[in-house]
Order: sequence, then C-alpha cells, then structure tokens
Amino acid sequence: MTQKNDFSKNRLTKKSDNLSKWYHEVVNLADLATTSEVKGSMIIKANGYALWEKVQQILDVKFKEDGVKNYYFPLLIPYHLLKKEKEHLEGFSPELAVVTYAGGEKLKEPYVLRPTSETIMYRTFSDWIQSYRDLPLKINQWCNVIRWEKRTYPFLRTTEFLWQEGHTVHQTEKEAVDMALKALKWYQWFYEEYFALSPYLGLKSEQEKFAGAKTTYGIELVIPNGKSLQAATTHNLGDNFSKVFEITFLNNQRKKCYPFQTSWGLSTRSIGGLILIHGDDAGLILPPQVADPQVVILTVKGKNKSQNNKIQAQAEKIYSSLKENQFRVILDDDSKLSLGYRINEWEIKGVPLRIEIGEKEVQENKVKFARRDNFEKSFIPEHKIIETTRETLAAIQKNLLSQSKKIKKDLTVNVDNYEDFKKQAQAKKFIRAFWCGNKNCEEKIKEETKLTTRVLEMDRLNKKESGPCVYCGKKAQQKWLFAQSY
RNA sequence: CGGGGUGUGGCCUAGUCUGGUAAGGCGCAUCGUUCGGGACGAUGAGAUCAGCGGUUCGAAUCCGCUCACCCCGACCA
Repeated sequence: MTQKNDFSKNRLTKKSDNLSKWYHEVVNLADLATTSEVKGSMIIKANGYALWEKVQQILDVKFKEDGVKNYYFPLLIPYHLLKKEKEHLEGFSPELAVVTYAGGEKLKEPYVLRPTSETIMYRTFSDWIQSYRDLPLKINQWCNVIRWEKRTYPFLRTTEFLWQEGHTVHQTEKEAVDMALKALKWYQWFYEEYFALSPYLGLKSEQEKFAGAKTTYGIELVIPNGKSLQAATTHNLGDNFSKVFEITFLNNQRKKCYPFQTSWGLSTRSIGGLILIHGDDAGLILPPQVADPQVVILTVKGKNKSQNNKIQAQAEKIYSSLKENQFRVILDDDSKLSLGYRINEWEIKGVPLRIEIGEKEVQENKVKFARRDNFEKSFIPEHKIIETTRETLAAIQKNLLSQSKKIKKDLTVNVDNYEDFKKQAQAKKFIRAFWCGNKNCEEKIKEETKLTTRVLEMDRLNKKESGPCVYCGKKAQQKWLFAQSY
C-alpha cells in the first residue's frame, strides 16, 4: 500500500530485477491478499483464499483416508499448560501473544493465543487415553495460530496464519516415526501433484528441530533467489509430551506405558512458495490442479452486431460444454475493456489456459488456445476442445513441476571444502556437503555464510558415506543440505 | 527488537524545504466512438492529507508522540 510503485498502468516489476518487490506487486495485483490495520496480519482476499480452500480440500481427504478425524480446540491456552514442556515453552516464548485482561478485569491466569496446540490438546489426551485399545489416536484441526514474528511478509511469515495441525498418539515409537514419515510423504505428494513444486525433504538438525520434538522432518522449497522456504514439518515427539502431560495407557500385558506422539503442519505459507516459484514477469501462474478458474474464455468483439451475437453464442456454448466436463471455467465477455487489457488481467491472475473466440474462430469453427506457462498459442477445432483442454492443462501442470525441478537442480551444488562452500554460499546456492553433526560447526557456518542446515535428505538418511566435515575436517557420516532460510 | 525509508480519494504520485485552506494520472459512473496484446473524447462522483496532541490568525506543510507498511540486520515454525 505504501510502496512507491506506479501501478497506474499495472506494469509489473521484473521478477529477476527485484524478487521482493515483484512478489508484493503480484500479491496485490492478482488480488490474493492485502495488508490490514493489524501489524503483520494480512487480509486474505477471495483469490488467495480460494487457493487455501483447495489446500484444505485436497489434504483433508488424504488425512481422513488414513483415519484422521477433525477436531477443534480452543484458541486460548492457559499459561500453565504451555509451561509444562520446557523446551517447547522456551522455543515459543519470544513470539507469544498473551491475554491478560478479559471480561472487564485482570485475569488471575493469563491465556496464550495458541502458537500451536500441542499443550492444550495433550492435556486432554491424558483423559481420553487409558488403554492400548484407544490407540492410535489421530486428530487434525484446521485453524489459525498466532506467532509474534519480528519481521513479517505476506503469506510467507505473518503474525496470524492459517494451517492444519495433525496430532497422533501411538503405542510404539516406531509407529510414531512411521506416522511422521507418512505425513511427510503426504506433504510431498501434495506439493508435487497439486502445487507442481519439487521440494527437498528430510531430517532436520538438532538446532533446527521443533521445540519439544525428538526429531523433525521438513519439506523445503527452493526459491529462485537461492533461499530455502520451510514449507511443512512433521515431528516425532517421542514420549516427551506424554510424560509431561501424564498421558498413559495400559498395554495388553497390563503394564502402564507412555505413548509416543507426532504432530505435523502445513500453513498458508505454502501459497507464498507457490507464488514465488511459479510466477513470471507477467504475474502469477497457477498450476491447473489448484487453479480456479483453470480456463478463461475471452470473446473478441467482431465487426458488427450479428457477428457479435454469433461470437457470444459460440462462447457460451463452449463455456457450457467445458463446465459439463468438470472444468473450472469462466467466461469473460466484457465488451467495454480492450482485449489487451483483459488478457493482461487474466495473466496477472495466473489462469493456466486462455481460450479466445472471435470472428475468425467462429467462421472457421475453431478456437484459439493460449497457455499461461509458456505463452504458446494454437488453434483448436471445435470438436477437439474438451480433449485438448484436458491435455493442455495436464501439460501445463507437468511443465510447471519440471520447471520447479530444474530450479532445484540448477541451484544445488556439491561441495567438499570450505573455500568452495563460502564461494557457493555467496552465489546463493543450496549446498550439499559433509557435516560432522557438531553444533559448533553448524553455528560457525551460519555466522560466516548465513547458511544453515536445511535437511539431511531422505534418500541419504541410510546411505553409508564418509568424508571430512566441510568445516572442521573431522570424520562425517552424512552429507547435509545447507541453504539460507527464507 | 536495532538501523534506514515511507504514509496525500480505491491505486500510483505531485505539493512539505520556504505555512495561506488540496493537484495530476490510473481506476470508477454516464454517453459516444473504438476493440485480434494494456484505446479515446466529453461529463461526473470520490480526500476531515495515517492517527492524536502542540505552535500559529491560519497546518498536508513546523514540533512532539503513536500506529502501520517497505528495505537491511538480529530472531523465528
């Protein structure tokens, strides 16, 4: 709102010139979100919220197929609950918003606006779980959370954000680990199949893991500027929380046991990654799987009224048949705005496929297809429209994913000495290098290069490797992926 | 939270230094001419100049405080 950009002609900043400026402009012009009166909190507008609804629809089905049930827990968490798990409290303390005054008086005990719901949920789990027959317990909630971040950014880091948080309880740690890995796979599936984004996934280091977790797995997206966006996490909580919240069950040997837990979440931040990776100089590009609309039909005005009637009729006919075939389609027959203006508007909004119908098309019984991802244009005979639409949308989806893979590949390098490491860090690369696992090395690397460990990639977890730590030279077993975090 | 910058109709800005009662473009409304990649003319609506307080005959402009946003850093899923 306060940027000094000339939007008067709606000319976008080039993505490659200034990614941050471009990003803000796209969020604005594509009508995804706008700033609000509340510090760090945005108003998500219809176009942005539609994307979030898609995320919800897709993941919700996946969760339920696995027996996860949706619940809703209170926004307000009594402070004493949050205090119970020490690491958890320490991790979240700096970013808590606390209610101390309500109902006209000062509260005896303050409430915390949930930054995440482990504590309030697990307090209750202890009442719900008595027997091994009560396990596994698998619940999820779609909600908002509050984290008072110092520096905010639309979608990518907002004070209040929307997410889902899954929480499960298991008899054995193995089950819990499997669950955390399963959730990680769901997220990977979601990003690849729907958002057409190819992430890195793997284990987080001790430093980077969730406050209170035993191990954390993460999904990391490769942003074209060389930064890494943590796009979802799943946690094996071990029995850390069950011990603190006294969640116990009797196993079939009548022995009292502490169960093992997981939690996992994906937030509106995912939409930020989508914008940053797929967008181009003309604006947003939405993958057909989540785009709404997927197709826009544009009428091109003809020379006279009778021509226009024909064009209109033809456009409506094609609109109906696409709709009948379950495509998300919109008809833009606004005759007041110029064609160029309308085209640009739909491009900024990222609609994957544009179909144009004018005099020429009506006469020759065909339509013009224009792809948003590569601007390719072609003429399609009327009887092939449905089939070609299906193919084209699939092709766009596929192309976007392969572009994301290419970005990932191009920005990742393997490095085996610290001189190189520093050079590649300067060049804003994702770096794969041996690290001994020592916290000191990790901290020094961060100080000197700004890079942190992102993940130990899944496919390297069980790989037998050996080499000198890129920092201290001591023997290391695994190559970690380093990058600057967003 | 530290450093820097910004805030003027829905949007982008000029005006602020040097105080005199808000200007332009975009968008919007109506009409007409246009229309195959961001058209044009005419007419019109729309602003207590981020908020609060102060100085002054008079404040968008000077002073103080507050709030929000942007950039860089620290912190953080």
